[in-house]
Amino acid sequence: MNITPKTQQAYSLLHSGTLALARAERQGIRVDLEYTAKKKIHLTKNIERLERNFMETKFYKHWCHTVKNHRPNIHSDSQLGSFLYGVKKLEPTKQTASGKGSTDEEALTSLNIPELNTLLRIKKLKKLRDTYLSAFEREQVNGYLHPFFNLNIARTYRSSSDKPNFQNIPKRDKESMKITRDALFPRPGHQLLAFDFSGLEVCIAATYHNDPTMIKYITDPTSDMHGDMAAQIFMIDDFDRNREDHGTLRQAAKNGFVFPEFYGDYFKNCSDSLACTWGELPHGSWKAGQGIELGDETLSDHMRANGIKSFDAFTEHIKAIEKDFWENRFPVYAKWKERWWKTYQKYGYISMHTGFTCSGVMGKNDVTNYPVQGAAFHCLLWSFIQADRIMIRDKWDTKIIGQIHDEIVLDAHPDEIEMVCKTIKKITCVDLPKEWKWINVPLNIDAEICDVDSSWSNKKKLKI
DNA sequence: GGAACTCGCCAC
DNA sequence: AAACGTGGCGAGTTCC
Repeated sequence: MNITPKTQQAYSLLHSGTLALARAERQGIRVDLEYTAKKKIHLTKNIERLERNFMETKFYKHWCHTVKNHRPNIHSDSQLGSFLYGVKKLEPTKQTASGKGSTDEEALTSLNIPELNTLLRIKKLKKLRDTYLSAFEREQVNGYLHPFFNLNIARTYRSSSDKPNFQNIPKRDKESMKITRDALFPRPGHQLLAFDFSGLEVCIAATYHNDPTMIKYITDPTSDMHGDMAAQIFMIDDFDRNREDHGTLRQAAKNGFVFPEFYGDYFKNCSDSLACTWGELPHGSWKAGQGIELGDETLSDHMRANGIKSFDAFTEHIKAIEKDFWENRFPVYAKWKERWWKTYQKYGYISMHTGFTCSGVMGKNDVTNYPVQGAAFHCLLWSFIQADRIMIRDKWDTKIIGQIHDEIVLDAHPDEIEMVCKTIKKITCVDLPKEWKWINVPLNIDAEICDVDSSWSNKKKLKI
């Protein structure tokens, strides 16, 4: 696989992008070293306590007696795997890529062994301490982190980030988010401020395939693609995304079906993720009172009442929905996928809207994913460059400090917030589509802001 | 003693 | 017919 900037614009985007990103790298983000030191001690105490508890269990003693060729190590997944699936002869619910029994969170949880929950808790706390807080301490210079943003790594010509990676700091899990983001601050007297494109990859995909149903979903603010899919998947007539339980199902539909399908996944994986991970329902037959809460019933009650009484029946249901999804809901999108695969097979390359050419050995999914992922990031990068230029020209006290694929992060002066919002909004929603005529759908951004002098964990929605 | 590999998990 | 895209990074393990 090989992508080259084919046009002058493509080259200059990377050239200017590198310079703008370098300014953000030099600016950096403040890190609270007193906090990281204290929190690491706190985490270590908890980890050690859990380890002591675990090592007193019969489960662990059995492990120690049966481990071969190694010193017993509770942090070794390969020892754990041999013990569970080799010694105790448990049936793995999941395999790794190389065919061994999996020891990831889902696999361990499904075994219903209380000791394993302790182990999972230890793993989580160690990850927070060793991957995030320790890295912040290691990489800081005079109390500031300077994460790198690379444009020469990702095969799609997206960016990557390292030392430390600024693009994978926990967000979804509340506890992990708080522990890690409480270490990160703006300069004294400033506020962290971020803007992200809403549904950018979906919008950019639409600029390639022009599926009318998708364009309607993007253009009509009263429509809701993920809500519609949730209603279909979970068979709900009166779907209301503002109801808390329906909101959860909408999240499930979005992350367990819609996005995986767009990336090229298929119904078997989707039904597994929807039922087990999102719905908390088991393989096999479904009994009353199982799964996540849904008003005054549970998901299994609700699905059983609608004739879906087992995991296998649910999989068949998802299979039918997948067929409907591509054949009836988004047929133009589906045809585009086929057409692009044919084009690649015939000519050996495909072109991105942003002037890059992808060639070399690619799979079917790559051919449709790369141009979308790449061009979506290029929208952010172009906006980043313009914002950087204006920031310098107008001598902003506010500084750009980083970027997360479809999001730009700033360290802002309180007096400049309104002006910065206006500027970013104009660049992203007006200037960008004017510059790149192939953007034939409206783009929107959302903003989040933290209070003055407070950490990245307390961000709130900001109306712009 | 370090390179390369596997596995797991964080982000979009 | 086949079957999830892009990254970074830590820990354990294996190989040289």
